[in-house]
Amino acid sequence: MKKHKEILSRFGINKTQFRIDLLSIFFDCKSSLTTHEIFERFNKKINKVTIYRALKSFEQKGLIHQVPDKNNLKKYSLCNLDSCSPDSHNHQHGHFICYSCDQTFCLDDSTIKIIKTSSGHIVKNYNLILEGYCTDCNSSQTIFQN
Amino acid sequence: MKKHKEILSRFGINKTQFRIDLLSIFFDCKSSLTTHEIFERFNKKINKVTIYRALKSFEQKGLIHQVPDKNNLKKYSLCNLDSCSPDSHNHQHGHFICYSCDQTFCLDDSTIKIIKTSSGHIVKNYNLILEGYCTDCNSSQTIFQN
DNA sequence: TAAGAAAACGCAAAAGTGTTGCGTTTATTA
DNA sequence: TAATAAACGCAACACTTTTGCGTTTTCTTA
Repeated sequence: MKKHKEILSRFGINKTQFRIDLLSIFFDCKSSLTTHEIFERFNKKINKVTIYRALKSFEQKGLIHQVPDKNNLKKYSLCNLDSCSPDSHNHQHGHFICYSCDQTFCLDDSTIKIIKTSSGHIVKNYNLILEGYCTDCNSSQTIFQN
Repeated sequence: MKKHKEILSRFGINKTQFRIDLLSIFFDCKSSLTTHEIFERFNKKINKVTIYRALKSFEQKGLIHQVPDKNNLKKYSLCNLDSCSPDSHNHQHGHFICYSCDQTFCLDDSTIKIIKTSSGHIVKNYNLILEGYCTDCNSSQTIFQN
């Protein structure tokens, strides 16, 4: 896809077939992926080392970022490509992980508001993981208030 | 210490010397611990497998819980012993990871307020990871507002 | 408090995740 | 299109975590 090639160029990454496909997978999934999941999506036809190196490269160039995972695996999400670059990552969104179907959903900025931390720490970045039951697995609405 | 033995009993864990000492370490620790850090605190005199099994047991019984770590290692913190049990963990608080010293701090409920999710998902637990510079590494105050 | 049952332990081995070195292939550039 | 740089595959390695098994310790209860 032409769009993906342009993005790779813009972020200074060589346009190999694998990296075009990898970016495409991130666009399709719109959430986070483990190296294992990526390996599976390529039907194990690609070397794992290649995946690890591509992910490291994508991350350094500001295309994807790591997301903490429940099982402590390396997991990556597509960045907001307008606000991330090799110089700085800026992520202001959360993820929702379903207990039942294990899917990960992206939550856009407006769903979450973090009012303040009074801890005295200097916050440079944040990452929010919500866990529970997704809309499909439990079709009711909730307002979560702390 | 008598208090620690009582807690182990209450959570249905056998009171071996190692597990008493391990619980004691968690009480002493301000933030969270990796298996490696625990191994070090026992001067490498205890088998690593024993540590892994004790942590798994403590977690299942509701005594400790996993916290996210920058380097994707398993890291554990003491639970709020009044709200966690073998049946359910209730962690609605954030973690702060320091860029400088790599420590993970638990932020209690009052420091963070999540106003709402309008996503339609049912939120059972949440995990908020804040990244930046901790009080010790950069001794100034901050209010973080989104 | 002694005996049987259950849990915890140590050791060795293995599984899983991620990294490094190196020679080859592919893409970029000029 | 030739030289340079980046990406790739393979093999080996490092590290964290898990599993199997026989032994030791703790718990239960009679």
